[in-house]
Amino acid sequence: MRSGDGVDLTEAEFFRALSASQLARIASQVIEKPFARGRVLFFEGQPAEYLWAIRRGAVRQYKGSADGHVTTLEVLGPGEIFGAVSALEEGNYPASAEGVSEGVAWCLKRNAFLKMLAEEPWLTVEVLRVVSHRLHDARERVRSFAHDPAPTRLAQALMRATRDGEARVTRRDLAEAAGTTVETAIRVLRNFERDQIIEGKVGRVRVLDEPALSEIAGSSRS
Amino acid sequence: MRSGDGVDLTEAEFFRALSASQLARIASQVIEKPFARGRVLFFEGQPAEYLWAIRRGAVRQYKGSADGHVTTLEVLGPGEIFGAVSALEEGNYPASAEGVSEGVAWCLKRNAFLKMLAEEPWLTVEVLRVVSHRLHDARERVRSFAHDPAPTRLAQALMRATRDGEARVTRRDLAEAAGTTVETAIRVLRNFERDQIIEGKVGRVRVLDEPALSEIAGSSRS
DNA sequence: CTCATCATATGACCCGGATCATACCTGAGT
DNA sequence: ACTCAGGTATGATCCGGGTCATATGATGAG
Repeated sequence: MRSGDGVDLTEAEFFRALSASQLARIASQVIEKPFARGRVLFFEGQPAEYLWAIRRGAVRQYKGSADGHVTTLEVLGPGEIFGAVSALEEGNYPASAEGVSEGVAWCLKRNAFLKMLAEEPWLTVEVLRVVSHRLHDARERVRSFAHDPAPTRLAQALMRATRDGEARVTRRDLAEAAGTTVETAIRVLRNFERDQIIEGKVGRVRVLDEPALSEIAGSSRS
Repeated sequence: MRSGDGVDLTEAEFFRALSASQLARIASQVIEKPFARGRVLFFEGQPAEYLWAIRRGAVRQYKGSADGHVTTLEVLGPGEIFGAVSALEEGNYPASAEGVSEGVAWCLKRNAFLKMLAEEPWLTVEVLRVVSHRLHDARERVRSFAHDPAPTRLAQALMRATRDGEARVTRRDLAEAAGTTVETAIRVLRNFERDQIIEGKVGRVRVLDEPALSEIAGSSRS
């Protein structure tokens, strides 16, 4: 909506570690791709062509299952990079990516990215930092998905999606992030609403009682 | 059992990327810690003191939940490193580690590890490679835990644990790796046994029909 | 050899949540 | 204004699998 919403390339993960001269050199090779809500940036299994970074808006990475279920792995916002690992290694995206809102992404050709890393190996530390953090998150989610009940996982997903007390997500978005169904997401959110914890609207959720939500997200409930 | 079971330091992740001179220099700082089955190497939340590598045997990383459930995140074998991310970053282990079998681990002090990385930044690529692979696995497990039924997850856990047609694991081990309960693991494995897919013993499982098991592990079952 | 401990095994029960069906609401496009 | 797709809502039903109880077989320590 408001246009000053995004970040500068110098603030983005990886790029912010570049010196001014390096950045100047690489900036010309970075192209911008606007995307709409729901627009797929790449599909799982496609050869990794770019390193991506988000200038404005949000992108989710997700995986589909054989039975038609979709699971959101992570939702990324301005300044966050993705596709780095695949660009670095095997050459195939391990998950699909699509716009959660409209926005703009930066793309850096795989080769340019690799060349930069070869020239300045310590830049790898920056990438490693990002990947490490994602690994930490993914593991925590494995633990949560292993035993936590749906309300707990939905509370977590809701909290992750909340900015300034409000989350711009549909019940389906939350269901796919929490590994459950739309119907369950709706029912659970209605209960939260009954308990004055949230206020539900179409396409968004307002958090009224953040501590209570946090309590539910923190597992171990009766 | 047989003593030639382990690997050499030059074959271990990270260390194998070192030059002969670097290895010689660091080898004196690497200490060996034998461990028994079930012996905890470190607990979640403790300050990360070492970079670990496995010389012989197997180690699992796991997380506990408030409700007492334990979830195995990954099982590592000879040559594989762990604790690297925590040694590199925050300074706290994000998960606990314990011996799955008896064995021997190498430990390199955090500072020595960081010093080596600072001297030879491209070594970070080696670490990044490892972490990337773990991230890929963790995400796939998030997807699986989100929707796959218990038999599918148990088949996956069983296949991961199998070496040469046999897995040296208890039903509890499999349950914790698959995010289910011991009772369910037992029942499901009994069904596999009824279907001539496996042969169950105490503390180990022999795989008779690997294709059938693979089929079940591949999600989408009726 | 004996005992304590853990692994395996099985039945009974129940509940969370998936599935299926249906309906209303809301916003965007023609 | 009308239509239509997607979001929200709710009930009915069913079942996978968690929980509890109990029993026996294997194993290692003393």
